Amino acid sequence: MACKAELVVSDQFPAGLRVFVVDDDITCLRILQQMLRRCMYRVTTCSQATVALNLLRERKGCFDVILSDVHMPDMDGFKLLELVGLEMDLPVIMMSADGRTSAVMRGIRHGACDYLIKPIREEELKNIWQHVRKKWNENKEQEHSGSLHDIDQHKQGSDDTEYGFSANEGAEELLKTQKNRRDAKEEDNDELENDDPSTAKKPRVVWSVEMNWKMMIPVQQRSLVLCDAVPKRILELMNIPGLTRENVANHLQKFRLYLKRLSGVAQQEGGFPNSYCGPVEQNAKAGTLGRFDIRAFAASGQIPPQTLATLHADL
DNA sequence: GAGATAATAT
DNA sequence: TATATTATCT
Repeated sequence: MACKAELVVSDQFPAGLRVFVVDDDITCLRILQQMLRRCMYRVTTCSQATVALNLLRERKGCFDVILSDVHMPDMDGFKLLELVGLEMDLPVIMMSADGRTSAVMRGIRHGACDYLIKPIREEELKNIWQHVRKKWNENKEQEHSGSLHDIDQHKQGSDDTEYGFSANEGAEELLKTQKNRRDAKEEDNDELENDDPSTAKKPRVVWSVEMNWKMMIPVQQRSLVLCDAVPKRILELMNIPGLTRENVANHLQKFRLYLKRLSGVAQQEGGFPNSYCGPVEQNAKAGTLGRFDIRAFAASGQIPPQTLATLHADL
């Protein structure tokens, strides 16, 4: 019953992205629908979480991304998020008027890939396609019964859909590929001392937004339970194939640098992110990471401008 | 400037 | 010795 996957990524923008929106507020739903349509997305709306869940179960593979409100009468948005995460491989973006960091982190902890604070601007919706991707797990030839993947390496219809997953690994390449589809005139010259095939080249790790989020989760929770937001542990919790402890450590370093910079600019703002905590921190009372945001950090990289520059509603 | 790798520190 | 943190290189 699952419908045929039809997502086709044109060379410019993923028009036609199938977005499933869940919100008990009809007005809100309408507005979102309009905005999403203006973004050229295909929109399906639903005002009841329970119904939404059924619909999703019934039509696996019919949507590319889910946009769900947090507060709903029949079912908590987090519950929906949880179930979706459990049963299907779809990116879920939470929406709420509650922009407190704790609320956002809660969403992320539950597995949301992004968190939009209402009112939501169209610009923010334009970028949700970036959350659409194949799961990180490099499914190595292992066909799991049950759910079938969809948005895959198929380029039906339209022209160039450069979805080449050659050797996978990064998987994050997807985004990159789309962006840098500039001429690939690489013949290259110069001495290319190929190493032996056995020692494959070093795939450069691209820290996607999701990965940043994932890294932040343990970092945040450090204040709650586990007291070891260290590279090794974080790596385990992130559970991303191929990622190494070094990768995490290095990224953590960058993150700290980023925070340092931030603190410098924002003259000891009331609350300051002491959450990433290096070694034993005396004031281990994190929890309130004032107003730093991972999005800005993550966004400072590959992903375009306003991608997730959404959380700035804290003021 | 991001990420890898080498150098130190614990 | 292993892992964390910092410095340097690509």
